[in-house]
Formats: sequence, structure tokens, C-alpha cells
Amino acid sequence: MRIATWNVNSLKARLGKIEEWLEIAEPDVLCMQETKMADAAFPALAFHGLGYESVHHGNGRWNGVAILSRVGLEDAHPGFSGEELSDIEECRFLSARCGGVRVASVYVPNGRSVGSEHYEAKLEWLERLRLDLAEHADPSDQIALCGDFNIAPEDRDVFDPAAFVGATHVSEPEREALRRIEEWGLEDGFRRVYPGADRLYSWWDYRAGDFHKHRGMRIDLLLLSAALADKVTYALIDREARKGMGSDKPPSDHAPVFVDVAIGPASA
DNA sequence: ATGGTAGCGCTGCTA
Repeated sequence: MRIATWNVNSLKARLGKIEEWLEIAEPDVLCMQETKMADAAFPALAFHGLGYESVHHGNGRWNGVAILSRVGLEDAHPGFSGEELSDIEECRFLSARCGGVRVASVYVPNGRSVGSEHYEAKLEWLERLRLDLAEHADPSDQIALCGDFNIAPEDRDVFDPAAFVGATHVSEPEREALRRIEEWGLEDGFRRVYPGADRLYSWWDYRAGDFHKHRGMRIDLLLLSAALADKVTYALIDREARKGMGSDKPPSDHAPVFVDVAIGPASA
């Protein structure tokens, strides 16, 4: 099973590229973030035409998450377990069961600047995610948290650690919050395939030509429970899709990332 | 050089 994640930075602006990428990469499951779309505008028919069931959780603001699946999509749940839909101001978490895997599309708050109220809210959101797992999930199940975590797990995941001193995405409290989630029973699927690699990024700032200068960060992660992590056969950050894929319109500032896991009918 | 680009949507916010 191929499980992918992609912060698309506006689903409306990127729909053509996403359709193109689905046909090229053929993921079984794709988690998207930053759709910037309301549920009523979600193009479920376009994805259905490519063989994907889908679910979306968005309110038209700058957030919004979705899951596509061609291996079944059941028991979709917007927000954390027990969270009332009417209480959700920012749509950043959506889970569903796809082909026997509990999949979540995750869009961690940016945090803006260390010490700001937005940064504190980011840490609180991460702790809430951890508690949600601890209370409502079992680490022995097949679980994949896929998304834009807005955290580079280690210094080797950023192009120049010195340039990020004091910045968000690399601060110790953020990394500690991520580690605590992993300690519950999840593992960075990318590192199963590339344990020693550095300078492999998933996001590049649009500005100052950062993509072409290879000045990026690896912040888009696939966190897998052991039942999946032990069966990873391949992983890729699709840098080609960050180039724009033949269209005149700009690409997303994130590249899609995927892992292949040898489970279920797709791998038989 | 305290810069730069993109999306949304129409003014400035968010990333």
C-alpha cells in the first residue's frame, strides 16, 4: 500500500496538478493539507473519476484537510475523538479507516514565532494530539499519521541549522512534543528507508529562490505504528512535483511524500 | 538587503 501526504497550498489552485500526480504516483491513500476550501466546494467527483473515495474537513479558511483512498474509506472522523464539530475553528485533523489502516491527515499549526501565543497554541495542539492517541488509539494497530507537522525532527532536516536558531520548526519544545507522540508508538517512516540521509527536504520557501538553492526543511512526515513501519519497502519525497509539473501556475511550496508498506491486497 | 512569493480576495493576513 502506498500512503502519501501533500500540503497542496490551496486545493482549488492545485487541482490539476493533484490529478496529474495521482496518475503518475498512483498512491492508494493521499492525505492533503491546506486545502483552503469549504466542504461544499470539495471536488469529490473529480477524485471519484480517478478511482478515489474522499473525505474533506474544511471551513474555507487557510487550513483544511482531506483524505483520498482507492482501498476503501470508512469511519471518517473530522477533528479529534470526542471533539464537537461546532467547536472546531481551524480544520487540522481528519481520520478515516482505509484498507485496514487508521489514517489521519494532520496539519499542525505553524506557530509563527517562538514564545508567541501561536507558538504556545502549537505546543498545546501537539499535546492534545498525543492525548487523543493515548486515550482512543492502540499502538499495536495499523496507524499512519500523515501530514505537515511544521517541525523538522532533527538539525539534519534543515538546510542550515545556524540560520534557524531561535526560530520555530526546530525549537526543542516542538521537537520534544513530536518525540513524545512518537514514543507513544509511531515512527518516522521516511527514516526507515533513509536512516543516514540528510539534505532531503519536503518544503521550500517560495521566496528568494530557495527551492533552486536547495534551502528547505523536512517537515512533512508519515508517522507509522510498528505494524506498518516494520513493513516499509520504499519511501520518496517527490521533488519533481515541487517544480510545477508542466503547468504555468506555481507549484505548492511543499513536495508530496509517500511510503510503500507491504500490507494488504495491494502488496500481495 | 530585517528582503523575498503565493493564495485568498480586495485589505491585510497567513504561511
